[in-house]
Amino acid sequence: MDKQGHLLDASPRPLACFLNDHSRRMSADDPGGGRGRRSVEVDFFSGHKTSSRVAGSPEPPPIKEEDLTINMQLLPAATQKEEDDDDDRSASASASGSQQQLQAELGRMNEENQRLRGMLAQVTASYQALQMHLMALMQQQPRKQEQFLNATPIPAAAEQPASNSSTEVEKEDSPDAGGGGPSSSKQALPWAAEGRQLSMRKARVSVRARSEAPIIADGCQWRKYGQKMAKGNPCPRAYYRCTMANACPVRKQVQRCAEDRSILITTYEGTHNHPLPPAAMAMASTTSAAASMLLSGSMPSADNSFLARAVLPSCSSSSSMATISASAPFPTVTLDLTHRPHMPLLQAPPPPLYNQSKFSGLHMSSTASSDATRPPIDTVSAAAAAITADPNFTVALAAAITSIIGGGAGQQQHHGQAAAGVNASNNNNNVTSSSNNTATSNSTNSDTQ
DNA sequence: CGTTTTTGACCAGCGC
DNA sequence: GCGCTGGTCAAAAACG
Repeated sequence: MDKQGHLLDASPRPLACFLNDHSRRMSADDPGGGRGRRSVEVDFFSGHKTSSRVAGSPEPPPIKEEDLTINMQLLPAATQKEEDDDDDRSASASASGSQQQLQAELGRMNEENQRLRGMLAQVTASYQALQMHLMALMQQQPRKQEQFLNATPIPAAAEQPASNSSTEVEKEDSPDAGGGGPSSSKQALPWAAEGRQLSMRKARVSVRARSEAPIIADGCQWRKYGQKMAKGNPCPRAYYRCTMANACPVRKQVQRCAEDRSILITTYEGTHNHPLPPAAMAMASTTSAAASMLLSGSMPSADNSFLARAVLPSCSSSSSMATISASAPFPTVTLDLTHRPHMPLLQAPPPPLYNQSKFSGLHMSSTASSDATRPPIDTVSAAAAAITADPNFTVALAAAITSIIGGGAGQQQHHGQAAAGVNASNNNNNVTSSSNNTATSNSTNSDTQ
């Protein structure tokens, strides 16, 4: 336990914040109950919901980050107490021996703490360098993006995000500014400031996942602002807006598939303008990666296997799909998570997940071991994939962490740079390409757009 | 009482 | 121009 606190103390602050925030946000992400939005409380580490628990998962007492920290801080005091007990019942020789042992233990832990901090700093630095590199690459590719979208057989592809610079911004803005009237998000739209963000605003990432829950828990906080009956689908389409920041432009649409109502189609649009909790960052990173690749044209239209490997690395040879659509008005990436013949990790979360120290250690070591053989997005994407593949976020998180354990290099964004918080897939997504619109996968979402 | 959801109305874009 | 559809707004209702 002390080690848990010990390691957690060395972990980056966002993680700690997330531990506190996540359960709240997770519950808030469940509009399904409508008023019951706060009914689902999820414990991040124990991997079970307080209201409903995944069958077969162990049920350790919830571990709170504060507890861990406090325990860590109290460690010397506890040590002192043990010393007192020893004094009461034994000779000073044994007490001093015990004290020395404890001090040695403490020293070891401090040493490890320092080492982990060093690793964290190193990982953070390399991550930032990678992110900068990615940004630079993306900025260098507007032309390729144009070519990519023009190469698609969809006539509407002429509206490439690359070419929508400021004029597109205004065009995109106008509905918000004009039509509805006093929209809260129309002034100083953060995404309009930057071409890339604009692209992310224009790009959409649609996620198809089997879920009985009315919404996918993606780590962000959403507020429902509308619901419509969409043509060709008896199920209503719900509109959500990110409420984690005042003017966050990210929106999402949630609708059940007309053909198979067990499939939930979530379409994200926009870029968060605020820091995200790790879970949301993981998912946002996945969407961001998908959208970026679509918009940057970093992959040939005929071969989306790159997307498969980069966005859905753990599933590049399986049966799910990522459908690329450049159809008007928004290029859309559809991640189809509905094909998952087996989800062993989700069915049987590994016991180590519930070991806080192991989690932290893995978290750290995995990030520290972010060797060049794996892009940082791998683990994030794998995590997002697992997370979004299953409505039970915590169980899916187990799979995500397991993927980290499995050797993925974990990197997490510390700013809400990623595209719309999104989710991705399961453990066996694969990616296929399609240049048609997403009608096959989300016909009710982008069919008439 | 503050926040969120519901729901009817409004607006813009598009096709005919 | 008209109708259809998608997207958004905002007042009312519901909830905690």
